[in-house]
Amino acid sequence: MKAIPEPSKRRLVLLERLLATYTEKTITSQRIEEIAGWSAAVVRRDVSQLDIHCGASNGYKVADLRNALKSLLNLDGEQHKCCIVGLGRMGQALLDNTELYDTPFKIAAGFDSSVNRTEILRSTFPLHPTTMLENIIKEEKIQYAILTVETQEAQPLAARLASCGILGIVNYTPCVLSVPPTTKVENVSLLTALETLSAGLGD
Amino acid sequence: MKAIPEPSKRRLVLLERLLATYTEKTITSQRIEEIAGWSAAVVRRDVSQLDIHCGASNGYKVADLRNALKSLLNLDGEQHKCCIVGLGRMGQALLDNTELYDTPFKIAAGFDSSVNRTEILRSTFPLHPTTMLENIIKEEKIQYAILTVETQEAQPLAARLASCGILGIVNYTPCVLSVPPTTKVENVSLLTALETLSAGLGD
DNA sequence: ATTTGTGAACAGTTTCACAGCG
DNA sequence: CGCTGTGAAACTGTTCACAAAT
Repeated sequence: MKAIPEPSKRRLVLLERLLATYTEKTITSQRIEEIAGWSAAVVRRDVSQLDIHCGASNGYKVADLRNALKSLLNLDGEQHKCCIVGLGRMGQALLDNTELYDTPFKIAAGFDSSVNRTEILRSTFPLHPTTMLENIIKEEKIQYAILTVETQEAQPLAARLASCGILGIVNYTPCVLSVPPTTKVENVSLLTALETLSAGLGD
Repeated sequence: MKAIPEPSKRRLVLLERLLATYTEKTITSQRIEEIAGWSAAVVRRDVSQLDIHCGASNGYKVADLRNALKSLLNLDGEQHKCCIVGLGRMGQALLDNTELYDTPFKIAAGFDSSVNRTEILRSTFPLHPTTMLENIIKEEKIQYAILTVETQEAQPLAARLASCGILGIVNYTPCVLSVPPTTKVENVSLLTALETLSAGLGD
């Protein structure tokens, strides 16, 4: 089984999201093209790489397809622990955000350099001063970090996160983070997103 | 001058971000490789497509390179007006976010279906009930929308935004939005980002 | 001397068109 | 018989290697 190309995987992530709210029992590549905008040929090539043969003449069985996607995307094993680094307005907005309810991702800790904030804020998981970052991440086996700090703190913290073995960083800052290739970065800052749109990109 | 490939443009957006905080006067393709992780060959090919010849033997002149990037990315003309749709916790966090200060993007309006919220919240730009969406967007010539509503409202609002001519949507919801190809979408939800990282993607 | 810019080779991705399957 | 799955072709993007530039 050959490795799945990167552009395929990005679409498969979105396909999993799409199926999460799809109510019919089956779905055709043509229908996916109408919803998501990728050509039916691309959809069939993407799905065929999952090596499930869960559909012909009636389209794919949604349940089987979604299971195969979850398996490919590592969403069917145990929970993935995450932490929020930076508890300013953006970090606080994510504190009690329900988006991760019923997903394999769980926020297990929050960090901020202001002890004032870590003591005053209330959340369902413990908040710690940033000095504890390395200890807690290793102890709790945290795999992903959500970076919502001020721009000047972003690169130093990214470096610390990478060196304690974090697999991926969701980067809410507009900075380009410099980390070893073992740590993946997903850039989701408002400014970066707007610049991307302004360049005529996005689907 | 041929069209610039999509993967190149995505890197050029990040290169612009990188240069925004770069303090030396010149930068080499080799240095960019060290920081951003793209190969020096890819960097040279990307930059050569800008048709500025702003460097040899000492690397690129940072000022010239950044100006060319801004021009390519449409960041040097007039201001781009944006609106926030959905003033829940995430929308409120973006209300007085300083990230767009000193950029060509300006938030010109906020919308929420709860009149309670649009009347109580304070911000530097006017807040309106969602019923006013189409009117205000046309009146104010708003080009981009930041979508921070509850998941069940996401698709209907995306369709309304697309049909009143919005060029791009920054999608903070985990839904796959179905819009005509004239409206671009940039997906920045926490869940989508975490799934992408879990699939082993990102830089 | 060092680094860009670029043809040419290579690698990856998408599209086409249709055989094969339920 | 409509729809998937897939070779083969077409296209897009990356790497190599070196001539040109300063």
